[in-house]
Amino acid sequence: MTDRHSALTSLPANDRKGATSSRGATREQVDAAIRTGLLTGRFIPGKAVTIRGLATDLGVSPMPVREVLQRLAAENALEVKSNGRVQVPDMTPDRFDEVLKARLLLEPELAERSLEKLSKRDVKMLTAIDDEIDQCIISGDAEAYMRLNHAFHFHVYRASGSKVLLPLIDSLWLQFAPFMRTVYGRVGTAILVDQHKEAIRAIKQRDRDALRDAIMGDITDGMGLIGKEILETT
Amino acid sequence: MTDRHSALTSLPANDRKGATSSRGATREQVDAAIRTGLLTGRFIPGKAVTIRGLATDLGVSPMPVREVLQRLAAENALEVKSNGRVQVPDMTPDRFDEVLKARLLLEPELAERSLEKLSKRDVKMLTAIDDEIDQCIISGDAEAYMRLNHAFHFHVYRASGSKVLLPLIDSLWLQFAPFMRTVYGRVGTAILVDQHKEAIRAIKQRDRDALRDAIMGDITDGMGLIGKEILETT
DNA sequence: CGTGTCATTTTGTGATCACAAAATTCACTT
DNA sequence: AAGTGAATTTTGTGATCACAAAATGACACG
Repeated sequence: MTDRHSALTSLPANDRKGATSSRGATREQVDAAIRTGLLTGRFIPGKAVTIRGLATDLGVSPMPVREVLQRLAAENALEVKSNGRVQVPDMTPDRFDEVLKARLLLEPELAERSLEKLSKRDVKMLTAIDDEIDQCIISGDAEAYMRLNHAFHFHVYRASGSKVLLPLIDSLWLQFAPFMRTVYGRVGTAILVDQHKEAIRAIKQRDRDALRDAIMGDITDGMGLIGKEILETT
Repeated sequence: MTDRHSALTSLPANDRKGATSSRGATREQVDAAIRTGLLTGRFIPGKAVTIRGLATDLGVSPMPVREVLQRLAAENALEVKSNGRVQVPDMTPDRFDEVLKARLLLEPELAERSLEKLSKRDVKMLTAIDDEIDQCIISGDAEAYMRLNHAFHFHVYRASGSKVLLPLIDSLWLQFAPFMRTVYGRVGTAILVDQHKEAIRAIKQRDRDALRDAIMGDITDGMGLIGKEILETT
């Protein structure tokens, strides 16, 4: 068996001709692979992550993995323990509370900044994503749900062209995503509710306050209700 | 001549016995060295930073420097260009605006969270730091001013025990510090004003709103007034 | 004197190695 | 059979190497 411990599809294999072989291409691919792995919940909190393991999983040398792990550790998406071991951080009530607070402070602000930049084409795109999300909730596909929910929010946020707030929010998502995945694993996706439709309407009407409210509502719907009690009953 | 391009004191030389030789000790030292270098403005925005250069400056192999540079790039303290070259990002009006906004959102919040944890001993420490700051303003020592101003704010923030908001704020400081250094280089430190004394008073009186106001005032005093016009007149 | 071209040097990247610390396995004792 | 010790494997770290891309400098030509 060549498969190691867990889930990460091998890299595009660097197969035939070129692809985009520029400076640091391998590192970028490794970064993207691990990052989406974290955002879709394919890494379990508390579980150790080894450099050589990921390297062989992805079919590359340990070198780019080392650098990517450092990057993700700097974003608090991973935790380097004193022994040098790297793992997905465990969620604690305090951490959860802070992430929730930070999201509520930053995301509405960035959404508002995106508002003027969002075109009709973006609205169409967001509607399409939201439709897919609804299907995922019905079908119970947690991983696809997480991927699409991320796509929805960041399609809005990216429109702002932000170089400061966006990376901060990026860091936050990387921190809570693995935990949320375990939540969905327990309670299922049926209970999920969001305010994406309210957000889309607010964007259409160019209503800043309505957009802020929708984003804040969406965050509290997604995190505020569920997470707390899970953490407390563990 | 062994000295390379610029300012970074060689590492404690790994001199006599041990110090704290644990896992990743070298990397931590390199990280601390570059980080404080950025926070005190010893790196000039736009100036390229080379791995081998820093490595020889610090007397270590390129290896730990590579990892640290990736970490700092992940925090947006450094910028990796498409050629792979690493440099201190240039400040732009947009970036400046975003950093200011983010600081105003996050720092008062974390200060408030720190309030209950701050003891009389902390107040004494903060007062001592603020006294030193006043001297720096008079003597015009910009580098010491930046170091102490950072020490003041983060002594407050660290008391909160935050694991989420604190790293975000850390990232923000790393982003604007190198630029502010160039500002002080132009206009001097005489014009500097802060609201540290108001903050200390608020801490003493356990006044949450007053502390928020002091922190916000301090931020706008330090950044809001100066930075904008500098950027626009360039 | 400016400009484009070519050779040289520098730089980042990925890979591999050697080593020590840590974790794991396993045999042995009680 | 359970606990304990040593032996073995795994892992992170720092260093070095080879290579290609990029930057730098020299130099010839207009």
